[in-house]
Amino acid sequence: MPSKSERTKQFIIEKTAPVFNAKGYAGTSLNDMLFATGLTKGSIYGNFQNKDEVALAAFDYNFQCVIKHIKSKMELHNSVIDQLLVYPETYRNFLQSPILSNGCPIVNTSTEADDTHLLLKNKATSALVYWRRTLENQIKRAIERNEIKSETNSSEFISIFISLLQGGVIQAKVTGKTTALNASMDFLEKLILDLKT
Amino acid sequence: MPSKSERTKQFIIEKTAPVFNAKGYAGTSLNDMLFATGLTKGSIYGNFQNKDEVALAAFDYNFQCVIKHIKSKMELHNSVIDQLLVYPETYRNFLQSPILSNGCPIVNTSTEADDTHLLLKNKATSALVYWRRTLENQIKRAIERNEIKSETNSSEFISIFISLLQGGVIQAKVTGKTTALNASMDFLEKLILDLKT
DNA sequence: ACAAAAATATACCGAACGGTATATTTTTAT
DNA sequence: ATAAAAATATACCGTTCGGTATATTTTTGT
Repeated sequence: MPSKSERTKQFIIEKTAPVFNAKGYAGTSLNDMLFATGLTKGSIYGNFQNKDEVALAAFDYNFQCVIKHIKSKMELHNSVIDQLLVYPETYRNFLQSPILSNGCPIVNTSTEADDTHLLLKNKATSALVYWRRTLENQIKRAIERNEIKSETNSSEFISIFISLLQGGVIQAKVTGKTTALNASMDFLEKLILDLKT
Repeated sequence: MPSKSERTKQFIIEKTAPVFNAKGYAGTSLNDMLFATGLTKGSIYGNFQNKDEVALAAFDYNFQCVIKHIKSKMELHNSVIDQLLVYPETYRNFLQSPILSNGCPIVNTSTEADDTHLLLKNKATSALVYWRRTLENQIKRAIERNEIKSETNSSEFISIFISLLQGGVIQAKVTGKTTALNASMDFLEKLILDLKT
């Protein structure tokens, strides 16, 4: 069993992470964190050095949440095409999903932290790099397996792939409606199916 | 000649608008505003009721800046296709443009204000609606003129159009590189050219 | 040029901010 | 069970926050 401090540390991260994702770093106050956890300052500052450290841990947690959620759905499929289709399928209903409804942590964090909080910005950058690399590996593997056209420019495809996802999510968040998101996801599905050999 | 107060009011908006776009609403303090303008609290609060009012005016200003910038480039072209191509052409170099380099005001504002500042969120929403309507009108006009395929689903196209732009811009901001943005813009250009009759 | 009015600067306010020192409680190992 | 250690609560700190009352300066209309 993990130590008490490890457990409450995790507890603090889990409870504050959604708040950070929704309100942003500057928009989340220490009081917000106390309210979200039900703990006191002593407890939080006993486990973390400062607000920054919690925010950084919260970002990692939020990102991992999304990753795990997608991965668990992907494992139900064998072909890479079907695995890639998990993204548009998942994000279509992202407004309903408690994990995703506050938007992509990368988008949320990077837009705010771009000019204000270097450490957070760096986290968002490496998260995006990680995401790209994951997709790149999947596609390369599928090309080797002859599942996807060998002439596929994976880097270009990934850029468009991510643009459609992030652009669609933003439009859904701004309008509160899923029309533009669904149109983007329909289109993305076609692009994915076009990769087939 | 406009009155003194009208001039300083405009001056305050122009000077604080870039700061609000870069740092966000919660991230921009009154001191930031004083520093950006070189004025004092008395001067700002003599012309605006509160920080909110400046932020809302700053958003309008930022949005209008982008609109005007795009429109002025569009007026150099006659065909709608060429006019639509202004977007990818412009956003390709957005990191260099002082007007655009801090990102789309709609994206910046909506991601932050979504759960924190209703008035700002509404502004972002109507800005996006306005943008869609402008594009819709352009496409419909082009269809009537037989410049664009009549079977074009303009609503779908616009959703994808905006997704690629916003998604591309976000990736450029996060990574600091234009690779993904350029790939998205290349693709968008192809989509625009595909509209041709 | 001058008085009235408007705009701006100064000095201050209470509240909330992030953070800390210390007291108290709760774990933990013996 | 108990003492040492660790975790948590309490009370407090200086600073910055957004905002205001008032004094002073600058426009403005005559």
